[in-house]
Amino acid sequence: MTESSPPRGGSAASKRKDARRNQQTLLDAAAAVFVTSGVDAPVREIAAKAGVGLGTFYRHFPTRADLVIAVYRHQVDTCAEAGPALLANGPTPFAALERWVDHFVDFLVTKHGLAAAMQADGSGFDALHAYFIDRLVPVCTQLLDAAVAAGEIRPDLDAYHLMRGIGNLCIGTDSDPRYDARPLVVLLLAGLRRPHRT
Amino acid sequence: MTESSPPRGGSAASKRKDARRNQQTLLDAAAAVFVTSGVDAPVREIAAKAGVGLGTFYRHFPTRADLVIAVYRHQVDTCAEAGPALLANGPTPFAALERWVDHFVDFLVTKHGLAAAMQADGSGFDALHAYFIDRLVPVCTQLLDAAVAAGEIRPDLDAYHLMRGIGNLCIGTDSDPRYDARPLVVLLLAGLRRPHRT
DNA sequence: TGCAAAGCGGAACAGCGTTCCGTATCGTAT
DNA sequence: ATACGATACGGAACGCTGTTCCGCTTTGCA
Repeated sequence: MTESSPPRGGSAASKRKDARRNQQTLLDAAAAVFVTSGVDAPVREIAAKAGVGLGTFYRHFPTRADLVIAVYRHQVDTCAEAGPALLANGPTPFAALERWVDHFVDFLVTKHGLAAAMQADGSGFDALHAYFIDRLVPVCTQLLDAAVAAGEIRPDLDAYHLMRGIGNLCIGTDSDPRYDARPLVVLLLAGLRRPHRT
Repeated sequence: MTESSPPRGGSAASKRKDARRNQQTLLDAAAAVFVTSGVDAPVREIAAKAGVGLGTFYRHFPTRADLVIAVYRHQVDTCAEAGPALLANGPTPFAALERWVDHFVDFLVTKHGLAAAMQADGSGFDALHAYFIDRLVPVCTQLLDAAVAAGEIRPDLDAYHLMRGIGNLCIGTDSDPRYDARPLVVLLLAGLRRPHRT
């Protein structure tokens, strides 16, 4: 799982100048549109905002998921890298896990429709799901294992299910103002705690 | 029999014979298609299976949500009615809540895509979401209150959030075989438990 | 400057939910 | 039995998606 699947072969400078420029324009436009219209924004809207045609869009990002991944790759990587750091600095592994999960929820909740898109079936977003899982499950596993080793939580749950559950809980936070995923995520983690030893 | 003055009052038998027949055919076809293709099955597929045109479909069910509600109304009502019964027969309110939630999860998990459709935004499924909430939140509130009164759980969470969280956790159970929502739901409820008093 | 090769734009295709209206059927009054 | 108005039907058509395809333009090198 070293390399997932970048849109094009070499990422750096193996293309024509205008091609690279358009790709960047597209990324910027997508980032802007995602904020206002969510990640489900029509491809045409993004292409229009970038001032390019549909052909250009699809050449750079064969599937919508590739675009979303490209837009958020940096933030996902940052989130992944925060795991070990929190583990090193946190008072306890469980506290580190709590904070890391909080970061993750923050990320999901601020990206309209991202959580939903990640779990959506057959919408061509499978690659997005896979990317998140590949990148974050190992980190989550590390945090979970440490907390288990410290005797803070039960070993019942694997990282995949935890990530998946958190992601699911974050669905719809943007469309329904009265729904707040955070308390539920807290509860989920609380349910994981090992009953205090006697 | 006993229906001789149609122009008045009743909602049921005031239509033409073929209309009622087609409505039932549509319901049967939908129920069958939902099992195989999920609740997101194309309207055309359902209409074709029922052997009727699209116009007929939309006259009977102005929106897709109306169809889904009509198909599952009975089961939702059954679920709602099970609440008080479980509360009366269960050893403790929390046990009743657990069982009731289990029934609810069973229901959601066996209907492909139902959980996802319920939370889907702007897909015309809002009415579906509203129906579930209207029907089940009161029951859940009753169970929750009883458990709180019995000192079994913390009063942190309102029924809407719990229902919503459970519904969200059930999303994607059908499309991903390795994902199982049940343990997560159990964990969520476990997180609700009041720490044992001294 | 010339000229492949690489890239671009947008028309076109397929599939969706939904609307609309000419036509067929039903129920009844004659 | 027939005629006729109300009711319901079927499916073409519209608008919106994602995606593909191909004639034309731009680029970068000789």
